Amino acid sequence: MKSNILPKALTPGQAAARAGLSVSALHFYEREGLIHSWRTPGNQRRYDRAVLRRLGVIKTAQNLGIPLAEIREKLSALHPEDPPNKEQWADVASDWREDLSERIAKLTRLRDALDGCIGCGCLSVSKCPLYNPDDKAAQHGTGACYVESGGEPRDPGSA
Amino acid sequence: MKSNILPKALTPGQAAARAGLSVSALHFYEREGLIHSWRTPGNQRRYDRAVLRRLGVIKTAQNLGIPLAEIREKLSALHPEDPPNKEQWADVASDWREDLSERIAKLTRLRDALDGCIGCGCLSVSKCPLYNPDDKAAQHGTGACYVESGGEPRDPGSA
DNA sequence: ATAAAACCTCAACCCAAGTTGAGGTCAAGC
DNA sequence: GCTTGACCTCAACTTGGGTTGAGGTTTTAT
Repeated sequence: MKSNILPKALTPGQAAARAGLSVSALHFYEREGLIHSWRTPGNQRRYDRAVLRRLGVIKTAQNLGIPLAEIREKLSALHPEDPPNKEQWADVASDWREDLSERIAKLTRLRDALDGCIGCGCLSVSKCPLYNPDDKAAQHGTGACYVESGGEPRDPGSA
Repeated sequence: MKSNILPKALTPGQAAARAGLSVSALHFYEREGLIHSWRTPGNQRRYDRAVLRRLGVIKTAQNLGIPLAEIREKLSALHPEDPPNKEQWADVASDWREDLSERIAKLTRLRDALDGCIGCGCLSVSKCPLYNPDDKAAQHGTGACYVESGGEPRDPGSA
C-alpha cells in the first residue's frame, strides 16, 4: 500500500485485488475484449478506476451463469473507457433485469416443484413433476420440460 | 417406434429420446457414475425406466448450474436401480431446495440492485451497488460482494 | 546501487461436460 | 441372407474460462 488517497490509475495488482480477481483473469478479460487498459512508458498496464465497475458487473453476471461472450456483448454498448452515460447504462441494466427475472422465475418454478415432491410423497409416477418425463415427455421428446416452460427444445442431435 | 405399451427396459436410443439427451451423454453419465445400466446377451445397454427420473433430476439440477460431481453425490444417496424411498428422495429434494432458495435470493438481490440503478441514475459512484466496489470493496479486498452477502471471500492467490 | 516485488509475453496446461469419429458388432425387416 | 440402423469401445477433439510457468523487464524500497 503506497498511500490512502484514491489513485487515478490502478496497477494490475491493485485492480485485481479490489475486484477480487486474479491478475491472470484481468489479462484474460482484456484479451477477450471485456475490459481495457493503457500502458505506462515501461509497458505496464494501467486501469482506469471505472474498470472496477466493469469487473463488478462481469463477476456478478458470471455468477449468474451468463457466459463471457454475452457479457461482452452487453458491455460493448458502454464505451470502453469513458464513464457510461445514464441511458447506456440503463439499457444494459434493464436488459439484464429481464434476464434475471426469467432466471428467477425458472428457479422458483423448480423450487415449487421440488416442494411438491417433498411434501406429498409423489414418487407415485403420476404426480411428481420430476418423475413425469416418464409419462409425458415421450409425447414431444424432451424431458423435464415442465421447468423450461417456454425455452427452446434444443434438439441434441440424435432423434 | 415398435409398440405403444410401456416397455420394461429402455434401449439407449429410447432413453435418450425420452430424457431429451444424446446417447453419448448417457454413456458419459454412466462412466461418471450418475446412472446405471445392464447389458443384453449381445452387450447392448438396457435402462430401467427409473433412469428417466434420474435423468430428469440430473438435467434439472444442471440447469441450475450444479456441477455433475455434486449431482452425483446427492444422487448417490439413492439406490442406483431401486426406486428411491420417500425419505431418501425427500432428503435430496430438500437439500436442493435450500440451494435453490439461496440462488433465488441472490438473483433477486441483484435484480433489485439493478432496478435501483435504472431508476435513480446512480452512476454517481456513491449509491449504485454495482458501482460500489470502487468505494467499499477496497476495505476487505473482494469486489462485488454486496451480492454475495455471506459467500466466502475466495482469495484468488495474488495478495 | 541494488535487491525484491510486481510486471511483461507467450505457450502450455487444466477442468468440466460432453461430442465426434474410426472401426467393429448386433438386430430387424424384406 | 443381406442390408440398414442402432449399438459397441476407445481415443481424440471441442469450448469456456481461466491458471501456470519460463524467461525477461520495470518499479520500488532501502
